[in-house]
Amino acid sequence: MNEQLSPNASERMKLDNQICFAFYVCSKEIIKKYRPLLTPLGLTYTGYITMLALWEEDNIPVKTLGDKLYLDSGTLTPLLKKLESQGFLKRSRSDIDERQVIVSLTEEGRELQEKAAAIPGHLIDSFEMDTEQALRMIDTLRFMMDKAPC
Amino acid sequence: MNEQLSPNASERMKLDNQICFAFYVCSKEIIKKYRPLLTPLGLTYTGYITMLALWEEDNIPVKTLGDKLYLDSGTLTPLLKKLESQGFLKRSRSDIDERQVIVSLTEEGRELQEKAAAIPGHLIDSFEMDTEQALRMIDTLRFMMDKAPC
DNA sequence: CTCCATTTAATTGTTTACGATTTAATGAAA
DNA sequence: TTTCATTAAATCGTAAACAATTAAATGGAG
Repeated sequence: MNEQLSPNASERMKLDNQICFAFYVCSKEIIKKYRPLLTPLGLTYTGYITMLALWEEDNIPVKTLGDKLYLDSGTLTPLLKKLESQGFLKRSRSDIDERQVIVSLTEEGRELQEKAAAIPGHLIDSFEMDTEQALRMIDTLRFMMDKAPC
Repeated sequence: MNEQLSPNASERMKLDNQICFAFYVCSKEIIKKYRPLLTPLGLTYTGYITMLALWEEDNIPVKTLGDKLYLDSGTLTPLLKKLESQGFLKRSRSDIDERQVIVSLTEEGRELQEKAAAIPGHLIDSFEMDTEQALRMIDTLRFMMDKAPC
């Protein structure tokens, strides 16, 4: 039995597990560091990245936003409703294509960007990572994100 | 205003955001790749890493397990109850210290390890990453995990 | 024009995760 | 020995996230 497995298959599996687990933990721990900075603004981490995306580009359909954030409507719809109830954005059916719901910032949502800019979230510092290291890390991460089935 | 921010503070913040978001996405996408392999075994990803930890070391209190997995009792208790109901493990109060609940594998739980060994989860392959690259990645990730406030 | 496949959001149900609190047990200090 | 701080697990409430399904709108093939 197990003859069909290549000799270092179990070794690679161990690597897989380690990499996956390490990603999983790092992701959670980083988000945990953001939390105390975001809560005063009334944002969760998911709300924060949603606002980041909107500050970059406004008046986009839910689908486009989901593609940017790697999230589907099942996650976005309730989140956007909440952000809307907080007054940060507006959801409105597109006139051109009534299947689409267009997300646009309110004045309050735009103002939030300035407050968010003050978030001293220097993760790289807190992880004692130098910029060089951080840049290389991002390269590898982006590479992996591209390979992911989006 | 913003005079108190160092000149490249906003640049670092951008890096922070990118790194954090990339971790968040990669973690989710990797776990998504595991899902179809784990579901047939009756495991979720969190259940899987729990079993991985137990296959390494058995008969440990919930707290110790939580330290290894970076999870607290709020997450572990319901998960362990489910794994227990599936027959993979047993939960029992320690005789020495009755605050502790000891988690131990059942025969079925041990048998599951063999089935799990057949999981062809070669993430590294699917991400077209060479072993060298993977090892360097793990080093950086471990470094970050150590810095995390566990 | 009609029919049908596709697309977009929304909805439903389940799992995950954390913070905060609660309860019980332990151990140390007075 | 009594009291109190600490620790362990459980519980509660809330937010996240995905899979699967549904409903409505669109656009293309015939």
